[in-house]
Amino acid sequence: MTLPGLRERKKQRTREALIKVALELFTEHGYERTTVDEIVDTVEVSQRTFFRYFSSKEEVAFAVQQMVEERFVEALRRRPPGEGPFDAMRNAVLSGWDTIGDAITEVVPLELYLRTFQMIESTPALLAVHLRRSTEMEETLARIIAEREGLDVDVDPRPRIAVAAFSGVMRVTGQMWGRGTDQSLEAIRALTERYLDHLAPALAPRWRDRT
Amino acid sequence: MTLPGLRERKKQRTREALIKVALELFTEHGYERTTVDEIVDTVEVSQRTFFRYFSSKEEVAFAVQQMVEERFVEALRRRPPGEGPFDAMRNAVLSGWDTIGDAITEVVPLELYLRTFQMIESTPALLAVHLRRSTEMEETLARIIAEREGLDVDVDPRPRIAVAAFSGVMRVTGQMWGRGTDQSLEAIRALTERYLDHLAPALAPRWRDRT
DNA sequence: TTGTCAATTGTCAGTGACTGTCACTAGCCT
DNA sequence: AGGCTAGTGACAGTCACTGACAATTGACAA
Repeated sequence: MTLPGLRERKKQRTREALIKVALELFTEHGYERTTVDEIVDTVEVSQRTFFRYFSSKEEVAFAVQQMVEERFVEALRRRPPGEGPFDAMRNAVLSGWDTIGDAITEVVPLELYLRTFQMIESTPALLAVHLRRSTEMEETLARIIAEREGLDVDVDPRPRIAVAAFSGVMRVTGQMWGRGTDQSLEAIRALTERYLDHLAPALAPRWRDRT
Repeated sequence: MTLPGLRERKKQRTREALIKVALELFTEHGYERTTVDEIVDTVEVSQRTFFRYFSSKEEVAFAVQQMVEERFVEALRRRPPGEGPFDAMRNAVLSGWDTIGDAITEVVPLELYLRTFQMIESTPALLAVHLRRSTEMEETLARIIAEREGLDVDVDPRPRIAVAAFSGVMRVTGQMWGRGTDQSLEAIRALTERYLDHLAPALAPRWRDRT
């Protein structure tokens, strides 16, 4: 296992430069008003090269997000088998928020990532892609849960249902965080905890009995 | 209240022709492989006219879906106030499936609609838009629920959370229906009922105790 | 019935995302 | 050093979509 050659390092630098410049332009001028040409002119590569690294203009907007998601999946895989499905997902998310900051900073400033996330939530075209990506992750999560519980995901619908409900709440969390004023990592962590606690009571037949 | 003039009727016919031809071409050759030019050539209008009726190629794919959703929202509004939030949504959906068939048939054959739905689920670009549209509807639903319960949707997160969980399950239902073999209205109704029944138990701390 | 107005449509020219092709450059490896 | 090949750039083309303006055609009053 030698360190990667010059060629490989060059590729990595080009890729990171494209991501960084793209996110800066997107968050500064807006996604739709930024053209791919502007990005590649700044980085000084051809448009063709951009599309060799990213299959679409949308994809580059999710490059960092992608990393965060992979981390969450790993965290879920590592939860002790004793935990029930819902607790495992909940704890995976909550423990994830604690360490995610450092991992992001290695690629782009944390603040740029947070602004990117808000941009995604507020740009219809990106929001759509974000949601589709989420459902793809749900499939992964459902399979992990099914495996933990020793179930067949194609027979027992409960893993998918639990994951769908869980993800729905997580999505609302992200939405509310984006709309709020406190745009910090701590804020999103607190919201996550609070909203997940509300889920079970929200399904009760009547709400008026207790708050 | 006079009947609409010739001009209005012509517009309606053009619109319906565009929808019908588009859905037929989409389901037959695939969404991506169908160009807007093919659609407008068949209907014999200019491309510019197409984009005056539909803001994008995607939008025409959701024209019928749009109608179905409006119906569901109306059904929810009509649920008796005595029902709890979850029961109201559940019953609105289930009662909706019973009458939706006729409403669809007035625009396109039911079978074409069902095939369109599957095409949406299996075409990434359309699935993304579908999911975004769903979240827009969730906002509407949350407001209705909040109103029914006398809550402020901006203060109490429970309406959004309940709707998010409910919608998550509905989405999985649609997905599973699309993948299955029984592509009938009855099948989707049965799945809906079955999956919603699974939601509350799926959130229980442990699953092994009971099925 | 006819002429005028306004709504609707078509034509045309352009932009921007994305793709296939092919020549060229530059690490890599012997 | 020199051949091999991964990666890049240049170029031409497709397709979704938009603005501007001209042409057409219902609607409606004189």
